[in-house]
Amino acid sequence: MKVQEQFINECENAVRKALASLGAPEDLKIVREVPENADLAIPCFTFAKALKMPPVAIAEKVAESIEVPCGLIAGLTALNGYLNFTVDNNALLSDVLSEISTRGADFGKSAPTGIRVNVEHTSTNPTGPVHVGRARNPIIGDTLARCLKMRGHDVTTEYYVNDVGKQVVMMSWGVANVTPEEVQKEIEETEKADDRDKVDHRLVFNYRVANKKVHGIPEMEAQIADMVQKFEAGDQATIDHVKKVAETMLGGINETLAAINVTLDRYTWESTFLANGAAKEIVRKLQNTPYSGQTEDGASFVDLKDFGIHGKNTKFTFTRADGTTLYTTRDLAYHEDKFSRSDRVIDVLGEDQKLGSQQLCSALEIMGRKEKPEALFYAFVSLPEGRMSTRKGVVVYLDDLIDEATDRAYEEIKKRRNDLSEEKMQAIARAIGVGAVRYNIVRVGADKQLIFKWEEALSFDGNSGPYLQYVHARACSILRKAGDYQKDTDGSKLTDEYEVRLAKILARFESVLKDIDETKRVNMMPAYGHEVASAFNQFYAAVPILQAGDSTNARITLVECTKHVLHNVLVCLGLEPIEEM
RNA sequence: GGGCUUGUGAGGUAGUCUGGAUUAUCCUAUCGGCCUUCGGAGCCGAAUACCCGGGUUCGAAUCCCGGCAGGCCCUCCA
Repeated sequence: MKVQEQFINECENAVRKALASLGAPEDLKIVREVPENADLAIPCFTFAKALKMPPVAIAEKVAESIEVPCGLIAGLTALNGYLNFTVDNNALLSDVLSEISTRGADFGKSAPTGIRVNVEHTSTNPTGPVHVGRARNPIIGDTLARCLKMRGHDVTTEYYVNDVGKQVVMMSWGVANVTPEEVQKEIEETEKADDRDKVDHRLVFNYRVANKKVHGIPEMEAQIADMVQKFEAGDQATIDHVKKVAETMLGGINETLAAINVTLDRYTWESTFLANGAAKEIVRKLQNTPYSGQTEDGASFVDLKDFGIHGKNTKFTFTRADGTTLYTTRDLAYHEDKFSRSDRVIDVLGEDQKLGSQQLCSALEIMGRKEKPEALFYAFVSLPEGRMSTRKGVVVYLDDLIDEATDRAYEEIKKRRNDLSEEKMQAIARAIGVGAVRYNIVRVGADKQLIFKWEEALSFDGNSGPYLQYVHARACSILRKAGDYQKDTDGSKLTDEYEVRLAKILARFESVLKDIDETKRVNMMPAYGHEVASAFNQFYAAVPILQAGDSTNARITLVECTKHVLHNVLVCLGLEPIEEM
C-alpha cells in the first residue's frame, strides 16, 4: 500500500528533522509501534540519553515543532513520552479501495520471485492411516506452501517416502504372510475396532499381526532380517514387493490428504538413494573429512562436538559396522538432492526430530554445503487420555475426524437451509467440516503442545474456519444483491469508525504474508483472517450498506474488497471460499 | 543424568524472536443486552489472567540466572 508506506516515511522524517534541531545525532534509531488509538506511535525513551532530556519533554518538544496537518499526517499528539500520529483517512482509504478493487483476486499476490522453495511435509511411514497426532504436519506444511506461493515463490511440495528398513519390510511381509482369518481375529480383539473399508485402515492389521507373529521367534526374525538384507543388496523382487505394498498404503494416505485439500507435487522414495549410489557417495565424502572416525568394530561416524552439539550426542554415526548405510545417511543424500534443485529447503518435522535435524545440518556443513535446511517443528497432538497409540486403541484417525466434522456441518446446514439440493448441502458440509478441522489445527503456534478435544476441533463459531467462510459467503450475498453497482473508491465517503478500521485491516494482508515468509509462523494467517471477518461483521452491524445514500457505492466497494482479501486468506489456509452456506 | 521446548482469566489462545505507555489479544463457557432492513454460524456489554523467586533496565509477559510443572529427545532404528 503506497499511502501507508509514505505515511510512515513522512512521520519518521518529521521526527528526525525535529530531533536534529534539538541537537540529536543523525543516526538515532527510531522505533515504530502500531497502537490501538493511533496509526503510528514513536516512543521517545530511546532518545533520552542522547538528548539528556526526559522522554516526556522530548515528545512534547517534537510534537510542538511539527506542523500538522501536513501531507498524509492528519494529527499528532504527545502522550506519556510517545508521539502518536494519525493518518489522513481519506487518502488512505481511497488508496486501499482502489488498490484492492482493481487487483481483485490478485490482491496480496506478489510477482514471481524466481526463488525455488521446496517444502517437504507429511512424509509419514507408509505403515498405517494418518491419525490426528500427525495431522499437524500436512496441515501446517500445506498452509505454509500456499502462503509462500502467494508470495510469488516457485514452490514445490514433497513427500519423502520411507520405503527402506525393517518397518516397511515387516509391513510387506505381513501382507504376504498374514491370513484373512488372522486379520479378522486381530480386529475382533481390538477395542474400538476400526471397520473402515479403506486400504490403509485394513492393511494396518496385517502390520500389527506381523509384528506379533515375528516378535521373539528367532526363525521369523531371521526371515525379516534376510529380507532387509536382500532389499539393501538390491534384490529386485524384494524391492518390488516392498514398494508395491508401500504404494498401496500411500494411496490410502493420499486419499485422506486429498480430503483435507492437501496434494503433494512430488514423491521421493528413500530407496532411490540406495539404488543410485548417492548414499554411498555421502559415506565417501564424510569419511574424507577431518571429523570422521571409526568405532572398534568398524562403524563410521563424524564428531560433532565443534558444532554446538553437547553431551553424548556428538558422535553421528553414518555407517553400520558392516558398512551399510543408515536412515540418516540417506537423509543426507536426500537433502543434497533437494538442494540441487531448490534455493530454499524447508522441512516440516515433529519435535522428536530436533536433534536429528541439528546433526543433519552439521553433517551437511562438514561436507561443505553452505545452505542449511530450514526446519519447522511442531509439538505432538495427544488425547486427554495421553499419547496416541494405535496399539492401545488410544487414537483418533484423521478420516474419522473429517467424517464427524462433515456430518455435524451437514446437520447444521440442514437446520438452516431447506432450499438447497441434497448434493449442494453435502458439498457445503464437506467444505465447512474440512474448514473447521484445518483451521483448528493451524490456529495455534506449532511449538505448543496440543490436546485434541472433539468439541474444539468441531467448533463452527467464534475463532473458527466456518466463521471466516460464513463472512465470505455473507459478503458474496451482499454483492449478489447489489448487482451491477458503480465502483466508488472515494475514501471520504467512508467515515464511520468501523469502516475505517476494516479498511486499515484489509491493507495489512501483504505484510502478514511477508511475516509468514520470514518466520514460517503460519498461525498468523488464521489470526489475521479472524480479524478481517470480525471487523467486517462489526461494520455490517453498525451501518447500512445497500441503502446508504451517497456512501452506498463506496460501502459496496468495501464489501468487495473484503471479499477479495477473505478469499485469498481462505486459499492460503486451504479452506474452500464457498459463496453460500 | 544431559539437551531442547512449553507454562498468560474457568478452559483454550495471541503477543515473547526485535523490552515500552494510555484499557495484555481473541475464542469458548458464564451473566446481561441487541430479537437492526442488506445472511443471527452474528453484534454490544460485564466478570476473571502473564508458573514461582531473584537480576538487568527509566521501563519486563517479553532479556538473564535459579526453581517448579508438562512435553520431546539422547539406537551401528526409521
